[in-house]
Amino acid sequence: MDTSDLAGADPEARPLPATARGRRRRQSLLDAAREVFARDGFANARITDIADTANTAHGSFYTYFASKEEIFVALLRELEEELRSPGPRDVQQDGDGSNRVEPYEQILRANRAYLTAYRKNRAIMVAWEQVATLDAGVERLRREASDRFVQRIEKSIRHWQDKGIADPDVDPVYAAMALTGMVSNFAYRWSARDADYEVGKAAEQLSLLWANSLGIRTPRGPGETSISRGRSGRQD
Amino acid sequence: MDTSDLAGADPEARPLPATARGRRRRQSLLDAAREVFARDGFANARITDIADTANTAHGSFYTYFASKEEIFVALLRELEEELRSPGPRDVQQDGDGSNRVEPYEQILRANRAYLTAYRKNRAIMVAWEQVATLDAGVERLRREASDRFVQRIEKSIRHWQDKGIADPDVDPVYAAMALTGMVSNFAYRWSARDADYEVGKAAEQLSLLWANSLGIRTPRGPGETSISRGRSGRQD
Amino acid sequence: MDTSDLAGADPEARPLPATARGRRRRQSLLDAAREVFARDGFANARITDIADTANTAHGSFYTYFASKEEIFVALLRELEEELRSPGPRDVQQDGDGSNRVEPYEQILRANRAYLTAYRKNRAIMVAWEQVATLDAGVERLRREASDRFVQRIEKSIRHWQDKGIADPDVDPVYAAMALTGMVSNFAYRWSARDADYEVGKAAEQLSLLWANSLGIRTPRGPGETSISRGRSGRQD
Amino acid sequence: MDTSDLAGADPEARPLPATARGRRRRQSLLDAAREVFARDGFANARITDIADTANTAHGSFYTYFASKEEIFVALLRELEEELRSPGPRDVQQDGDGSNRVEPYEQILRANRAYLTAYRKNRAIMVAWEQVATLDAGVERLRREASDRFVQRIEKSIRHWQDKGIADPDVDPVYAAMALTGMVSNFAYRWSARDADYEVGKAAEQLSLLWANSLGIRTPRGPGETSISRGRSGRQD
DNA sequence: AATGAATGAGATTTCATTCAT
DNA sequence: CATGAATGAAATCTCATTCAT
Repeated sequence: MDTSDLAGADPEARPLPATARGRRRRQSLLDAAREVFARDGFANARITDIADTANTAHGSFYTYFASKEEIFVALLRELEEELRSPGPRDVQQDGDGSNRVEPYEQILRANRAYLTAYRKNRAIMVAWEQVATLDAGVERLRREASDRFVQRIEKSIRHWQDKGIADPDVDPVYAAMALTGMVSNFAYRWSARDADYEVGKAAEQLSLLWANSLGIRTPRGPGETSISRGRSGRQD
Repeated sequence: MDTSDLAGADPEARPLPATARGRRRRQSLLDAAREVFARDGFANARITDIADTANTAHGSFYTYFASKEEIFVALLRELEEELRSPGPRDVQQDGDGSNRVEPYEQILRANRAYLTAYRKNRAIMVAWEQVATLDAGVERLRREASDRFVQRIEKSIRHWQDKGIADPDVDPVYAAMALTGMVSNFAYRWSARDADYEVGKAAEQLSLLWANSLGIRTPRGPGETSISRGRSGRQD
Repeated sequence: MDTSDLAGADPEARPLPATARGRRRRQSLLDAAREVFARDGFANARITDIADTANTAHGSFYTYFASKEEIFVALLRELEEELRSPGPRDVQQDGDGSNRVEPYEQILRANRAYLTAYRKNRAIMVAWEQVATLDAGVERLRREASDRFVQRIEKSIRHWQDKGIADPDVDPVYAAMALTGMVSNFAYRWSARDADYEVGKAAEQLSLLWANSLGIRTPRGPGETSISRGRSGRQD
Repeated sequence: MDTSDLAGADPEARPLPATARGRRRRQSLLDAAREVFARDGFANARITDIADTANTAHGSFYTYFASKEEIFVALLRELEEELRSPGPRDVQQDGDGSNRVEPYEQILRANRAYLTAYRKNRAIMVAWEQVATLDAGVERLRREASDRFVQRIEKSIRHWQDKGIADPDVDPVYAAMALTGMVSNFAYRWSARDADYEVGKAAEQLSLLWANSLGIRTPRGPGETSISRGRSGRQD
């Protein structure tokens, strides 16, 4: 079986079941799949287990999904909302400065949201990475999700550069990919090891690195002692 | 088959073959494995193919390796030199300032070396990621390699902070993981897409981000206009 | 699985097993297949049964054959000698009349040989008809075998017409197909029903019809009373 | 599933649906079955496809037919009129010679009718051959149809022999089977290959062979040059 | 009746690993 | 040791038929 590109074929081509019972059954298979994939990973998940977990004859699986890949993609689509990389979508156009969200604040929120979402679905996210190495369709899905995110960040960086609050030496394309990768890889590695996962601290540190790397001002108390300023000779 | 921890068992336990012929055959299997893993990925590689590629009977494979995982690990060990995360190993303790390498320069060299090495072995590196999700031993190997690297970076950061040339607000542990992850993820994603891979530019940009994020001075022409300095109102 | 054209792909591409043991095993699988196909027909034959009959692990089947179709084709090739439609291959060029075989005699021999061979392998022959409706490759095999035979007959008919001993109104192409079909269909239908199969009588009658249809002289005792001559009023 | 004798069980046992709607639905299933069997052959036809083609729920199929075999048999019965082997049913008892149809003419008409009917339903006819090898009931149906035909021909041959216009050496039983087989096999093989199908010429040639084989006079112009006569040196 | 979902027996196929020669 | 055949545990997938709604 060549499963290298099933995921991309006709996304959403398969119509939902006609009856409520069918839709319920489909849903229970999806729920079961989420559980099994999270527990066993994609490669070790067996269709039989998914069907069993859904209390379904294993033939019924094929009423709704053609393959393990297909249900996995369906699962990812179901997760789309959560998975949709939560970029700084709340960037506000400043006109008056009153209501304006500081860039650092935007970054922090986005990173915190991302880490939180990743953490919540960590098992599936890890499986996603895994499947992306096996199935071209899933890889494409991942790349597309990633690209959308990267482009949003890229646009933000340009915006900040135009406003003179980000280092103009930074190439927005490279930076967007590097910084989003920094966060997602961090999330991945922290998930992989069962290390303590202190979202707040992680989000803060990642955001600090992110902001610093772009030369964006980070909040520090008055009389701040940041090297980045300190080293620049200044000092009040 | 439970392959979850074969790789780690008895690292290096198996002695090299006694005869020259045996060593040659073992080597040809390793070469074949490198080719097959690179072409097919780990999951799709078949021992049959490796043996065939090495012009060896299938049964002979087991004379030298106990499993697909074992030969993969052997392959990784073989690659150790190249794979050894090329961190700033040439960090020099400065005493006199004459011979001293600037931190940014160290970072740049390390990143360029890493990207180059990754690129050269990209297929195996991707397979490594893949296997790490399947086999605990390989995962451990990866984590250990990664940890060694991370610790080296962590130490460097502390060193720079102690010398007052890096932002003290940055947590070295988080930063080391985030920044190494940034680079390796960047390398991974650029490998995944067949995009042009301009190592020089990538290394520069990554190093710029890296240095900025730590508040380390980056080389710019005199009268430099960098926001990061500009914004600090300064200047020497 | 689309099995519609496996048989034709690379005839004889698969090399024979390297060892004597392997060749023995392959042969025992072929023998088992012959038995199973004969007993159950192609559609109902299971690979498991073939392997069991050959006292082999059922996975071993796949060491030698990729599918049920492939072993069937191998079986047909093995039967080629017997199956090779035994046309009037012993047609002798007459020079002196002494040694010459009468056309009717040639026809009779050929038909008797064909009926005998068909009867001996009747179960496989019936399976062949069956598979030919399912698999394009087998159908091609059958058509080719048939065509070779038809062409030989066609040539004979032309030869007889040229010598003035066969009805010139008969179209050799149509006649060759019709008459070979008459014999093979007769054989098939007699095999299908478990009717008594008196080869001698059948061969005689078929040959009589065959010869008559071409206007070829058939042997009858002196003072013969055959209508066919009688009606013609004659005779020398 | 043992399908070996479903077809023959209770022929016509199942009454037609009581309501007009039911009869319509049954008919649409039959039409769909004809299409699907013709396209996919019996073995590859799926009940699902038949139901889909008839725009019917799968479950409804079983309201009207118990199995694939049953609908196939029903289809054959529906075709009975066309399929009814179009023998020389218009054989006329000659008393006066006025209205009489020449034997050759009868044969020609029958063959032309048969070839035409076969051609029109060739796909189903081929499927019939296929199913006959799989299902005893269908095989019986086929044999019965065939037998009826053969017996009619046998009777004709005896009749002609009695009247002295057919070769008495020919055994009517063998000849009837051989000659009907000749025609049906010819039809089958011409259908299998997509060769040009010139019904007129084929019917003529088959009839010529048929008549010749029985020693029946074929129409030729006066001063005819046919070998069959020519060679007899004759004539009255 | 009609619908379409549910069922599960059954067949194929893969391939890592073992073993006889 | 080399060889390549043997093994069989798994896993997937099909689809005729049954059943709940």
